[in-house]
Amino acid sequence: MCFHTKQSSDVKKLERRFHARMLNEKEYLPNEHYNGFKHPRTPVITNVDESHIRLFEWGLIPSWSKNEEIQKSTLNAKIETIAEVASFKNIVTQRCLVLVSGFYEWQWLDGKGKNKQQYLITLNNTDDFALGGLYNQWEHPVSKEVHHTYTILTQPANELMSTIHNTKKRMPLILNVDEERDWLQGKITIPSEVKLDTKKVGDNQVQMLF
DNA sequence: CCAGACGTTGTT
DNA sequence: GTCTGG
DNA sequence: CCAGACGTTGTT
DNA sequence: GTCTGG
Repeated sequence: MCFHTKQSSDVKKLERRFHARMLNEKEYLPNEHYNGFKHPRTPVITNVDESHIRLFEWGLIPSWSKNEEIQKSTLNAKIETIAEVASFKNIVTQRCLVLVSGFYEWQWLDGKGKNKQQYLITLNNTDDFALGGLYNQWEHPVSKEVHHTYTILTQPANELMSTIHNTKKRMPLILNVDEERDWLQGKITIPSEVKLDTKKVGDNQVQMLF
């Protein structure tokens, strides 16, 4: 799972890193810790326009939804089942990159999750990176307000992430720098295995080495 | 056949 | 809109 | 986590 | 006894 992310880079840094211009940049609110349950608008790049960074709302609302309620449970989508489940099956080609500088997981220190240790996961070779996502446009049936929303895909945790996210053993779809364009263009369905080498950066931060 | 779900795995 | 469980 | 189900066909 | 839905 992946319910908490970090994106603290400024507009210029993101634009340079992803070779794209940010739209509505005045609405961008960098945050050390985005809580998915608050449905923040965060930077994404969609497959229909790789040259722009857009601010989409975290928590995908399918086009047939009557209200926003489903958002609480569409922060993530299991990549193994997106082709079958109602909320995602019709939008599997609407791919996006969710631009983050890290994400948070909580390791259970006992059987019941009474005590938890927070970890910030980052990459060693780049400050900002992309998580694989799907996006959709939804119009509120009454107010006609349009929401652009996204979900972050998850996959089974690798060896490292299994030790951190030691309950559900899932982790987000982490894309290597080389895989970003291919992911958007649908040329890959599952990204390459994230390597297991790690580096500890303090007690509660881990870097994944590509 | 039709009403009701449709999603994920924490409330940090 | 489409699937599913009763 | 725990209460409650644990089965089938056709919609008559 | 074991699965599942809430």
